[in-house]
Amino acid sequence: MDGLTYARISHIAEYAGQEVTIRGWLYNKRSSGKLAFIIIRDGSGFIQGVVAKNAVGDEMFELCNSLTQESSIIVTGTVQDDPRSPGGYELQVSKVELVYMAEEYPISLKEHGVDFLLDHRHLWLRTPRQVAIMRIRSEVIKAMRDWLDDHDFILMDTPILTPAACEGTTTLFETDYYGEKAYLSQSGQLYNEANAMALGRVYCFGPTFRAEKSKTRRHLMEFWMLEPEMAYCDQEENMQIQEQFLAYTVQRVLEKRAAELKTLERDTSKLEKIIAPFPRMSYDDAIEYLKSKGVDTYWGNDLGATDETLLGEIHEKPVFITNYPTAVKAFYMKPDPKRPEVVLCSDLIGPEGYGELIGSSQRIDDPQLMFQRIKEHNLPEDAYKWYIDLSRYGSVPHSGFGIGLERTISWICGLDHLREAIPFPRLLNRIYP
RNA sequence: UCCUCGAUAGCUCAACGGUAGAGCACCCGGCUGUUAACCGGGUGGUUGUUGGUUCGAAUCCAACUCGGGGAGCCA
Repeated sequence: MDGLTYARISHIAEYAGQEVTIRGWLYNKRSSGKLAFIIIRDGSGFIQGVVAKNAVGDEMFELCNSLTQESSIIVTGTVQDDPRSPGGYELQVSKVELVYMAEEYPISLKEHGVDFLLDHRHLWLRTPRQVAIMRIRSEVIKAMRDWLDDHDFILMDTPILTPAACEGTTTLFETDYYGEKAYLSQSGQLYNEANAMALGRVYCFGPTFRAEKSKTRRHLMEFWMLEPEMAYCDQEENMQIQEQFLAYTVQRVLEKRAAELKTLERDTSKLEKIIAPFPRMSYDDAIEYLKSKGVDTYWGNDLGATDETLLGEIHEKPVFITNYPTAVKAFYMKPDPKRPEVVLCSDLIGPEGYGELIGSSQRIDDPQLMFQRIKEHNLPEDAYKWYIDLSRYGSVPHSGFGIGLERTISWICGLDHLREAIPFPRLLNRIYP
């Protein structure tokens, strides 16, 4: 290719002193009469190109001055280390080739409002902050999957189109399935239990859908959830797996995405403390603690968002809140044999006000009780026949958990809203772009 | 569904009953080390919609539309 060496900006240090060609876009430019600074981005990073008029000639210098924000350009130059440059390197430009002159770009480099940015999410994604978040998102997913794959879990995805609700029909997106009603999955868990009985340790990872009218920084209508499920596993082992798994994920991001965390100005000292084991607190103690803090609550009341924030502030690590009242939890959770009014479950509450990151429980393994619970919850028996079968044919103690990807990313990145943690957030009454 | 805040130039905001303005973006000019560069000039508005109060409404009132934050519920 014309003897040119194409370089990715993320690997620019490997080309110090050499002439390379970068293919990207103009992020920003500054210029004086005879010297222009063009900041080039190529998706992998940002680098400043220095264009001297007497080095490139009048015509090319004029081109640089006329470039609009986000114009696509191919830039050739010599890589030089320079302490004045944020990335440590800059490019002494010898040639700039215009691929396409961009129209006036809507997103200037000044501040913008949320509504405007969300309407331009397709362009907002190009900015350094969003790029950093997306790179961390990718690393979080890879770290989570690596940990599970290294611990004998098998990826076994569950359907998105489902005939009935996992936990009730009030918050489901309904769609038409050849004349029958179908629903977008709100959890892969029940199918995951079938998978676990087949493969032992499994996980599913995919989008889930909740048609809740929730309009808060902690909610998306479409979010990604990773749900491991383990046969022959009780709730104690379940929690140990969660803390190992999550601590590994956080430490992996600290190790591999330090530059991105710096871009986000994340206080990484808080993340460095996220190592197993995590503190635990029973629901009973949580209620007493909340009362002592002046919260108007009582035993049997579910924990609300402000309750979770208070509980999450006690420790610097995520905290397990264990053994909630049976009445406030899902039908499939196994009651504590010594104390049936509570279930063998835990919610993992993140620190710094990030709320519930993980919901988990040991599942009912007794077919009689399962049948009874389904009737109590007025769930359609026909639709759940296959699920009841799981406890009829070789039932075993089994447990699992679901972790919200965007909430985890939000916490690791220190975001103040989930909408930045996913490329195209689906929010209440907002499905564009 | 409820509570609460908001809507003025392409963007971020000011003007709070009396001539709609600034910064940025954009256009023109200047500048050889800029870091959201800077300096000078210029273009740019039916103040979300409808109605009301008033001599006069961006400003006060009502309804509606759209959006932000939160509650409930959840990950």
